[in-house]
Amino acid sequence: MSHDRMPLTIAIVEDHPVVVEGLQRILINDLPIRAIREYYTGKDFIEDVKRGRQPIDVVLLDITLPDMNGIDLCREIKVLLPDTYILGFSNHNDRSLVMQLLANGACGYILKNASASEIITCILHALDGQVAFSEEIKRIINKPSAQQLKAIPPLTKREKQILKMIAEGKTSVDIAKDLMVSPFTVETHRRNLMQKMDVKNAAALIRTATELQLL
Amino acid sequence: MSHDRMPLTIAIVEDHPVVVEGLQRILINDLPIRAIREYYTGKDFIEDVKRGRQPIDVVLLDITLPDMNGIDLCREIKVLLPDTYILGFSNHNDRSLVMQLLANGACGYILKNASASEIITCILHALDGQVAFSEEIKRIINKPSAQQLKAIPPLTKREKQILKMIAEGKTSVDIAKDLMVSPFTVETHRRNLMQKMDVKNAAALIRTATELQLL
DNA sequence: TTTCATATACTGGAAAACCAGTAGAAAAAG
DNA sequence: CTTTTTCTACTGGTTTTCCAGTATATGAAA
Repeated sequence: MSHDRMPLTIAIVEDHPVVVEGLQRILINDLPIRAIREYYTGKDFIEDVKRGRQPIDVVLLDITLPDMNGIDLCREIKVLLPDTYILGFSNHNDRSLVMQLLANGACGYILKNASASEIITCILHALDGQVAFSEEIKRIINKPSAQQLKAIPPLTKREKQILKMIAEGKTSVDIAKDLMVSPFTVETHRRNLMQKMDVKNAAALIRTATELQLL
Repeated sequence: MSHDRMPLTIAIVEDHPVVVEGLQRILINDLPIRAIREYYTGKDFIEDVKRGRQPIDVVLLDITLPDMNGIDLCREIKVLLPDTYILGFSNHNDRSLVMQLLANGACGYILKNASASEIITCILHALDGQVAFSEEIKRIINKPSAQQLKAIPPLTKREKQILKMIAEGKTSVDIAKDLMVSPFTVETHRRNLMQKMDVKNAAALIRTATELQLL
């Protein structure tokens, strides 16, 4: 699709005025802009959206806002404006945060250290329906940390099976019935799982297992 | 970066011969190919990688393999070949599956219904360090299902706080001490959380909360 | 000001999990 | 064939969670 397009309406949800100023200048210089709307809080933005003003093409969304976190806001925006492209725009370079934002409806993420041209390129990619990341985020996503990959202890086949059933909310008695073993056996497997994951209870076990993509 | 590049080595991990045949033809027609290696199981692929043959530029990875699931394989490949680009190549169009593959080191995903040109474009994007999806996957990622967005029950501020602490593995007594309230209060919050999420225990609560990106 | 939602706290009890230990059979690996 | 790993199962006990109910104070919304 051509990059010539109708003038854009872009919303900036960001609580640092100097950042807003800089973004405005970059956007105006390099994109066909109809309007740029600035919001310092999530609440302000949501209220404005609910007033039903003209559509927003792109939202540049900080993760850290004074009144709510950007991930919750992202999900809420996506409900209200399903066709709007949301790009994270933040200092946070934590991989799981980026993935969380994507999981909540964003289609890209730009670190605040990105150059003007990177920012514009990401917005254009987003408008083309691409998933759009600034360069450093691409590197972060393509190379999961060594710690993240190595931290996974080896689980036996039976342990994995029991882990999944625990995550489904089944009690040890339930699991014992399903697998036709003694509840004592299930309890031993649970204990072994908790030792391998270095946790003390089922809640932490499931949290850790989910983080390690074992479920 | 130019798309003229050194001849590529591409691995196809796929158990349907007709799919492998079709992929081969597409790749040979449109890319500078040094070698195409075919594997029908994850184990075959891992063994070959461990023999230390020449590097692989791109892996096209089915999710459903006879001997293991593609997500586990993806993670294992990424440990062994950190600089190789892995693209999912599957019939599964479930959004969470795509996100899981990305979380495990893949840099893209192609549905099997993609055209030849889409496949080539994705591979070229991946080689450029882009996150690369075929068109339908882009649509799926950009529009989380209404069900997925709406299913999240509203949690109060205190509930969210207690949910996080439960996920950290803290007992109700621990949480009560930290928040300077009665353990009975924490127990009531837990019960309310479980009712809202329609679960019966902490393991299922944490699993569900993670799926809903509340943690 | 009133109503509703949230947060707090308790009773009495049962169920489940966690703890630390021990131990043997079967399967897998060397 | 031997050794190691996995899976199985139990004892005795404590801690924690889950259950269903009730109730009041405070804050927020109408």
